[in-house]
Amino acid sequence: MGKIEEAIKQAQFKDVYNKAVVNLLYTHSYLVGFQTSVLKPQDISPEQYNVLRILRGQQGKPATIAAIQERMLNTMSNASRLVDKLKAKDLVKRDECPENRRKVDVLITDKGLRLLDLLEPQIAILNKKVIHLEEAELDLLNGLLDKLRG
Amino acid sequence: MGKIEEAIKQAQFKDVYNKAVVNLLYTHSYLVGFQTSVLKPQDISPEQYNVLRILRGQQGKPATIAAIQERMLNTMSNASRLVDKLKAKDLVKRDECPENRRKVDVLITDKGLRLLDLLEPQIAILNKKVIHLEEAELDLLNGLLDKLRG
DNA sequence: ATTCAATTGATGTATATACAATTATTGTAG
DNA sequence: CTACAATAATTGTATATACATCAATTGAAT
Repeated sequence: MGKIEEAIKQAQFKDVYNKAVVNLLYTHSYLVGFQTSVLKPQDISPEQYNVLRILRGQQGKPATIAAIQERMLNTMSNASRLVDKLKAKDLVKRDECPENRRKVDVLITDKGLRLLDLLEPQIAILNKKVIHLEEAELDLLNGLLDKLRG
Repeated sequence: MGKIEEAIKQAQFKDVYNKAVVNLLYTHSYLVGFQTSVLKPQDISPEQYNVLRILRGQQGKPATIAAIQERMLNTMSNASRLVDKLKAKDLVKRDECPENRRKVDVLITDKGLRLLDLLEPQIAILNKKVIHLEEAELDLLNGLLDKLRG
């Protein structure tokens, strides 16, 4: 695949900022495509997978919709409907919060935990296969991305 | 904002590959959010903006739907419907290709070119504001992303 | 020349995003 | 206590993605 200029057949960019943005968008699409190839056979989307991991990170404590939203990768999205979809598959359960009836308590189920146990090794293997960087380079990339956002 | 661990309130990652994927997805969302803030007042989406830039890159030569698709950042998407939306706004025109009636010739209009002239300086200013990296770091980032995809 | 395959684009469906608007509940000020 | 504001989640709408399928046109083989 190589350089971004070849990948999207664009001769040049206005400036290096623009090039970096395009490169990031393109790489994002590259990675999401691979992730989806693992998740789709289990009928789960990347976003649903993300929500499941957030819920497991709660270690048994329930999370409200707002708490899930806050931790999601896509900032202003719609955790409510994602939780709906996951509940329909028995991967999470959702109960009215007793001390505040505006809130809902969302918990991952055993079935949800088992699905994560199945998926995560597959994702890990795939990541190593399609990310052609060594650990030191990944550390560097992570540092640059953190700094980019300021 | 700082480190990705704080941004999404996750203590640690399984491995550095996983962390890099999450960091990329999160940074993607960060950047697209800002781009949208410039594009939305002109009633145009990031994807439509991308198609307009591809068409301008043709320098007067028409592009088929397949050619647009090939250059798009989101690989297997739907250029056909995006062109529809742009045509409804008179930003592109679409004609049946005379020598092969399966194909369509898509061209950017003067109105489309003027919109790009309006938007691009705004995007450039915004990019410099929200991307907290210097040019050397951006070169490094671009190199890492290119290498990541192999 | 006719048939069958390949190409090109359009369309249908499910999912998700980005907002705005709405509903229900809780908190607070007068 | 009542009215109003703030909070939490749901719902509605427009847009886009990811596929799969379909229709039309063209190319190729017999």
